[in-house]
Amino acid sequence: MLQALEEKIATRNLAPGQMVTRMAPSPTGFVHLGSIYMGLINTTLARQSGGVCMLRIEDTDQKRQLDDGIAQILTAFHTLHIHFGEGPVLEGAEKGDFGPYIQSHRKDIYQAYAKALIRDGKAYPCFCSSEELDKVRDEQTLKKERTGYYGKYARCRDLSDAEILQKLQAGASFVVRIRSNGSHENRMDVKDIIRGTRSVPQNDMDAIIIKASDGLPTYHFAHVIDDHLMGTTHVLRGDEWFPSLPLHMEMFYIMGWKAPKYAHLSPIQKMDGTAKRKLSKRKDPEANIEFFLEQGYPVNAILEYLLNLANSDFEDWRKKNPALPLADFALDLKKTSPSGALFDLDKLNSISRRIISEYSNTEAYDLALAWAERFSPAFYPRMANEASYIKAILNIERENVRRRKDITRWGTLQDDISYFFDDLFTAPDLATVTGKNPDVLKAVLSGFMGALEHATDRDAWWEATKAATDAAGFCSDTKAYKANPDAFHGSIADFMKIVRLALIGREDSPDVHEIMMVMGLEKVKTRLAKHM
RNA sequence: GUUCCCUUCGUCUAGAGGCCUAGGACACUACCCUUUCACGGUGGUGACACGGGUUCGAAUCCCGUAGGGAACGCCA
Repeated sequence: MLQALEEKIATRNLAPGQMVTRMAPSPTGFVHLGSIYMGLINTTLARQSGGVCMLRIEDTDQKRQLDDGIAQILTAFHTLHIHFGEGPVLEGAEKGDFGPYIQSHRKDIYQAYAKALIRDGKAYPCFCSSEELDKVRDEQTLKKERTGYYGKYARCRDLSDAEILQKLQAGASFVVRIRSNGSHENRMDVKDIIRGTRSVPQNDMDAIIIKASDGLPTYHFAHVIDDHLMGTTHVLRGDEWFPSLPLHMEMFYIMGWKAPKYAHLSPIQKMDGTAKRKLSKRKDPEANIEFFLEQGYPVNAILEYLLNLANSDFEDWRKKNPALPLADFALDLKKTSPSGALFDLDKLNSISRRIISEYSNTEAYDLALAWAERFSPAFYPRMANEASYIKAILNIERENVRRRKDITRWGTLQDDISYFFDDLFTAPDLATVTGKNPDVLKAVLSGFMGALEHATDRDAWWEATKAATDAAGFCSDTKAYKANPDAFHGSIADFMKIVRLALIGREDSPDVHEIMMVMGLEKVKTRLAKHM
């Protein structure tokens, strides 16, 4: 069996430079922003090199599994437009010739290798209980020694065959440990694509490779077996694995296999008080990719932000190539920083605003509708039933040369445009809000109302509105106003602010003429009349 | 305790001994444009963690120190 598996690797038939990468999440909960980041990088690099990226489910810790863990992973990556060439596609089905891609389905493979290692004296059964190991660890800590199973602490390492047989016959439970030949006194070089060549002490830990509790492998063993049998050329993983590199190198050596190339990426961090720390699955809602989807950030905004974290020259590229798809950006691990980046919501917001501003009217509507369908039961019926009205609203100043950038995410859209709907609109008390004399307010609104008869011709309307401005004692010429502000009730800007308040209840908005055209003159007149 | 990694504006970073009186982006800010806001334009504030060396010359190389992070699990 083993030989057939090993011979199969050659069928990948890789051309020089083609990368086989893998994304290897554990189905233990929601999908983390960091997983999306890793997935993006792994799939991008594979695609760019003409290789393939696999999805491998690392479910060797049966205690922490979630029933729908795999489904969550598949859904999240699919939603984020991250696609794998091999791996599980549905519960029970998978694509690719190097599977199974779910580690719990590979138990026989790991056990077969473990047996071969024991037979060759490269691994051995260890009968130490967790309690005994804990005790040893406490002792080591007390004596300020390195903790772990090495040297004289590796008590089962040199058990005789007779002793082993005796314990086995007594029904003792055991784990399988790899027999390390390294010494902590000797140093070795390890290579990392991002960090370069580093000198570290050799591994001397007799790490567990097969657990007693369920017969499944530990991460270390599964990594070595799977990445060899699946033909992985590049292992890109979190930098928490960097310290395990000597162990992994030694395990590849013991197996007689060539190790893949490694790159260790720093995790995305956040500020907690004055300290930086990793985004935490438990403490930080924004660690969950769903959080961003629910907030209504477009998928492309999330991906662009992540790409920017991976290679900060991404934004230069984007500036030069505003219309190219993300996939055209040439990602380069050599440009990835070894230090961990702080998550920056301001930056995400800025990217998201730009991306939303670049959508065509239809795209914007479709995306907003899809968001509402999933996340806003209250807003969705309106989005669906009043499609043409909402499209018109979204289209205001959209196809201008200078596009509006006032929508940051779909989550705030309903509030952004609420004044277009009578049931969501509350008329303010103008006198209170503006502090102006009621007679002045009346003059403003009736003047504005009068100009409305030219509303279908934008230029004529604006001329009439300027005339109304002057008639109401405001000043339509900004320069003249600035030269002598005391001579007027205010400038045309102040005049229009009063109009805006009456019309939409806010001082700020897109172009008033466009709003009126979308809203319809009936509604405009009704709203103005309320204040007169 | 042992071992490893990291350290340039508030944030992400450019920077491979002279091109650096340190560049860009986000944020902040001033002015301009403008019927408001947003956009856009032009500026501004703002950083090489510290100390020693090497060198004619150091953000860049070396050595220390400090700060932050990680690993040392029958978790990944």
